Amino acid sequence: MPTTVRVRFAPSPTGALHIGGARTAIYNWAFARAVGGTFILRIDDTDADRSTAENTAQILRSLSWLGIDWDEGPEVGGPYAPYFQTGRSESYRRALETMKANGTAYPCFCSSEELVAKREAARSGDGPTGYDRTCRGIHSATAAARIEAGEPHVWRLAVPDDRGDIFVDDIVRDETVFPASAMDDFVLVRTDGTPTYNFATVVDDADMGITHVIRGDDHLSNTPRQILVFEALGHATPRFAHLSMIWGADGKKLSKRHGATSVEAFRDEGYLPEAIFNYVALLGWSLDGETTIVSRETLAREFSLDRISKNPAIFDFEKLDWMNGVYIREMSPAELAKRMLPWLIDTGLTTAEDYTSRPEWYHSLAPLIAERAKRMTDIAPALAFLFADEVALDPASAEKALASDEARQALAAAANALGTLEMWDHDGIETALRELAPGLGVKPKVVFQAVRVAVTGSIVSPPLFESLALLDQQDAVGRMLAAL
RNA sequence: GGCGCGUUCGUCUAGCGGUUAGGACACCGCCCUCUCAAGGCGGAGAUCACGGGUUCGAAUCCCGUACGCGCUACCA
Repeated sequence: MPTTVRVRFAPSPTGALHIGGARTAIYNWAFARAVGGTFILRIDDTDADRSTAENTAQILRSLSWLGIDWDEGPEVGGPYAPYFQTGRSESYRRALETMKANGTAYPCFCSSEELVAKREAARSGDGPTGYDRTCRGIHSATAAARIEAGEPHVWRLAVPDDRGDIFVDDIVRDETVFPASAMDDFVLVRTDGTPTYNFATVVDDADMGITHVIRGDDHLSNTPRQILVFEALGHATPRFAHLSMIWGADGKKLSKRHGATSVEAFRDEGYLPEAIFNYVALLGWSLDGETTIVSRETLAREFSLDRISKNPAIFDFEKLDWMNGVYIREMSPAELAKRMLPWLIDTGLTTAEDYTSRPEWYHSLAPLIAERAKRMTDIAPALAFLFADEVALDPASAEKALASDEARQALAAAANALGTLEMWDHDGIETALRELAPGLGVKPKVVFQAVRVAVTGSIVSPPLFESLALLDQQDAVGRMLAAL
């Protein structure tokens, strides 16, 4: 590649980072990493009313949580600082001067009411509905006088009369053509002097030397307008890659009704950043059509824009759950123990001090839960019995495994055998319990299930012998006697 | 209304003129097994939105139609 790649993710801080934005960020990041380019984070906060510092902070937090780092942007700085549009007004002012000077921008004095009325009228007919260019005919001296007199005005782009159809070089959709007739003289600078999105984003992309614009599909129709601005500024047009949307199961916009939408909400629901990263990356991109587990490192190495799919995707929470489980199982016991700790603490099962005092015990918890947890939120409930002094028996479980006479005899025998057991470990416990069955005339399973319910409270639990071994012997036997 | 984009198993996708249309999740069955899982094996599931072309041959190329979505703002 002749010039080095520079891409940017430019969220507007009008809300949290949601899953679609996360994917856009991931693709920009991965593309930059894969081709040795530069990834820039820019905050597009031209909408002063809806942008907040808290949203900005949350977006940065979410990106970091996902493992996305940026080469230029907030907190890290860079040669084109500031990376907030509200701090770049001088740049927009200069760009407007350039356009005034070369005749590609002109003042418009039409009121909003007039414009709305015209638009309504135009839309009832057929044909384009763009601005009718009323003010384009005003002589420059007259316009200057009106501005001097303090008349409110906006600045509009003057679409060149001789500009033919506009071709958008889109890597995802191939070349798409927008008829010149559909281009209207849109607003560049508002009455209050602030730039509109279509102006500010182009000025910044030009200033920052952006070579590839990778963003949501909703901007595709804005692209020809932006190309006109690049041209008016005398700047080369970047290449584009427009990503299709991510929808909820009903084909509608992903909303809270479907479950989590913001990255932080997914985190709170027990999803791992590597799982979210992997799942979202594969919603619209594929390595080879076969591989489903793709690490950050792999994506940063293998990502390519030409394998982005064109069609919109429906977010499948079940597949995400599966993938999250894959990542949970992949962790080493020590790693899982460390990462499940906050969840154990939050649910009041333990404290950081207890973990520090006996890390090995916590490490040995990991294998018990790893292959039966889909989300981090599944862990605390499943392990709670290991932390309590006594457990409440689930009635349905007790009915199944403790109600019969043979079950009660089995439990009594088990309590007796385990109470005097000398080797309180997995093998010792298993042997002791298995040996009871023949004498009682029942299957080993009857013994196991009775003990399981008495000790864990439920007929469904982590593996019995490991669980017992992790409990204090007298505590375990006490629970069995209590259940009789 | 105008302009643009999209359409392969329920879902995510592979496919880029000749394949029994492949994989993954979910689903079903069997195996393993101290419960639940995890894992292994197997199964069912796609007339490639529809209709016309082009071609010896089309999911793949072209043109329509339908449906969905986006833009059409002094939102981004």
